[in-house]
Amino acid sequence: MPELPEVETVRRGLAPVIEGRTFARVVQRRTTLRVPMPENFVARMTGRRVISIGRRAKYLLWTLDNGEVMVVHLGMSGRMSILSPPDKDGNGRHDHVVFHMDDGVRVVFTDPRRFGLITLVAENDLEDHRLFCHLGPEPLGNAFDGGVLSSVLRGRKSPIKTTLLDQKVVVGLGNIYVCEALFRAGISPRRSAATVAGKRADRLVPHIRDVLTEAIEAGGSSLRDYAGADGELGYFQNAHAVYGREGEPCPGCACGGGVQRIVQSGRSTFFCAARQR
DNA sequence: ACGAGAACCTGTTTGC
DNA sequence: TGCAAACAGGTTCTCG
Repeated sequence: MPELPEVETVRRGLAPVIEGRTFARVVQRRTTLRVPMPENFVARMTGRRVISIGRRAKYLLWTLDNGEVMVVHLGMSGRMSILSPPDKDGNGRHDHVVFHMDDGVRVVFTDPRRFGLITLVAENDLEDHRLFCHLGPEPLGNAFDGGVLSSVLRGRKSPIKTTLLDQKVVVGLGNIYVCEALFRAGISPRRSAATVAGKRADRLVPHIRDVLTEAIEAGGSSLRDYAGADGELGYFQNAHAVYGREGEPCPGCACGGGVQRIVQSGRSTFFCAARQR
């Protein structure tokens, strides 16, 4: 479910409410998500204060006052939501962890498919941790530009669509925003990655930045179960030019063929064959 | 070393 | 109506 804009939206919803608060009680209902939960998770969390909530790639990073970081990934169907008093109880079938803060605020981690994960990592070991050591640059950071992208794309024979989904190339993009960025850049998802290196990469980078930035401003894309931490739905799905729009006319293009859906590496790709070359 | 495909899960939609 | 297949925002492992 969540790509960078959705995770960032969750982070922005959580941070002002949670930063500075202490875990008064933690209720853990599952020992395993995508990977096993940390040993003694409840004991290690209880009494800790949250210094800050950050993000790297699609991971939420809760920095704690003991030098550890709670790492959260939402997988395909995960949510982290703040329950306000009259709200639901956090006892749903897929509510795996409930965090009770010292001011009465409750945060629930819900994930029907359990592709998400929660783990604890020492802050100093974060960069070298197996989850992080292979990650590419942040697409909205200074370390990402056409030259950097080109250097990774050169020598890659696979289609640009699947290459951009590889978090070693650049982080944060998922199926929606790859399709949207390639559409905006007029680049065919089937084109081999190596042929995008150079001028096409220079053209693509600003579109990646723009589509992610616009999506964050819109609170992300709410298709099925995604919502921000406050339960608000994003509305960027209304701005999707191609994703999920098979058969619809391609916006701003009189090609007549409309948006096509193909499958690449087992996942749907949406694009306009006339505009994207 | 690289890339395609499978696997991990549950829920919802689609098609016969 | 009913059941089976297809599909879903991600990551990681295996195999060729």
